[in-house]
Amino acid sequence: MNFKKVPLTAIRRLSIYARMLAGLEADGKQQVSSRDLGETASIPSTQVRKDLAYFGQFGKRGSGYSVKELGFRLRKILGIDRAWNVALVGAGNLGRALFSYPGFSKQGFRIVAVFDNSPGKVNKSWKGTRIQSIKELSKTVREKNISIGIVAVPASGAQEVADEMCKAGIKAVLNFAPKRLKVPTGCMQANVDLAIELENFSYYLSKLR
Amino acid sequence: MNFKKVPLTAIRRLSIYARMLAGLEADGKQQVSSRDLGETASIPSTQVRKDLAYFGQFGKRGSGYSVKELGFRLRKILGIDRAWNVALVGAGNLGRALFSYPGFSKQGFRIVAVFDNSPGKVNKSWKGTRIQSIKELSKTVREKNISIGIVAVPASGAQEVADEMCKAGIKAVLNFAPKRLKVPTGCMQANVDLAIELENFSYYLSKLR
DNA sequence: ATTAACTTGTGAATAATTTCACAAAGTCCG
DNA sequence: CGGACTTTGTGAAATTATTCACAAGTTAAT
Repeated sequence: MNFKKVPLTAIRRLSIYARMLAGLEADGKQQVSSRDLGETASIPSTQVRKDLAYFGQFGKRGSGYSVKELGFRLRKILGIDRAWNVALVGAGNLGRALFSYPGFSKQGFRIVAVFDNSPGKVNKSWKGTRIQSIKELSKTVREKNISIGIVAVPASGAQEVADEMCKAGIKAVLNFAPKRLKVPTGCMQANVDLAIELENFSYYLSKLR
Repeated sequence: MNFKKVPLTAIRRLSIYARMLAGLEADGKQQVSSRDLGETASIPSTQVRKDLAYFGQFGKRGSGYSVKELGFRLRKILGIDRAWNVALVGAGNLGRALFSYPGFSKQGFRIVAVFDNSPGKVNKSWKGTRIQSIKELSKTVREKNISIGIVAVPASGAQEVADEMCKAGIKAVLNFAPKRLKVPTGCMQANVDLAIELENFSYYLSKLR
């Protein structure tokens, strides 16, 4: 086992492997090689093995990895062998989509509270979850033991929401607003900027001609 | 100027700078330094300058960059100085959110066609855009000169949709399904896997205690 | 039992990316 | 004008990440 610092990119790939293993397990597959595991995502087998080696020796020479065993270990490493409570702020179109996105609950992320500050939305319900005023955020975070927050409000309000979240004790903020946020140390941040992917495309597309 | 291959990560940062410059321009700022540009995104000033140096010398020693000029150049480099027509496949919650996401149109990405295969959705309209059957994809891509496709269908149908898109002549596929796709060479692919960011969080959160 | 074919795990080599360090140029102010 | 201060652009160094190469364990077939 390798005790060096684990690259951030390796963690992301671990998620990919875990996803794939879940599929293989559903298909009833018993064994899988590092080659198979990397193939569909175009990750070289040696990269797969390196990534896994940061955490232990899970394979068996000659036959590969046990789908069940490796899946279990990866879920454990990634911390998705348990449920995480998530607060969603922003009950617009994007919030709605995230709320009903099946991929979250499938990995154990439960959106247990939804907030908005528009009077027209507060106290409405989504599938039994009442939309709360942002004023209630702090109390609810404590009561429901929420550790992750999702910011799905327009850029103009995003920083304010993030401030509230961190103050309330949320430890990780996933931000969908096209704006970088400042969060205090001790609070993690990740940004999903949907337009950036498209801009990447346009960069390469422009070069084609 | 540096003629080495431009790192993919540099292109992504260019988008961040461009976004920031648009904000500064709106605020009426005239000049900006590499330090200012990097600061809010925690990018070292030297990284900012390196990134820009791949494409030319845009600054002036002592005073920095002209907000207007650099913004213009970056938009040109990124290919967002023009409009791009985009096809969206999948008229569910996620599709709906992407369709009305203001960040796309703001950067010149216009969703000019929406497709779904559910009979209950086809021929309905979203703000004047008729939801079409997937069978019409190929024809519409040609007619409307569409070069980018967004896959917002469940994982089970994603590969099929991507195949159709590439066959129809779409050059870049943005995939939101939690599944890696195979696309032919000559077609670009990017994946936005919303759950991966959360899994990243849970990895670090699990280590906190 | 022997051989050929696989497959893992890992140190070493390579490649890619970021950061450092600093010369050169521009600004500001008395 | 002169000197202190900024700021860019860029080789060189350092760091980080990926790929190679291969020993060693495993499987399967004859």
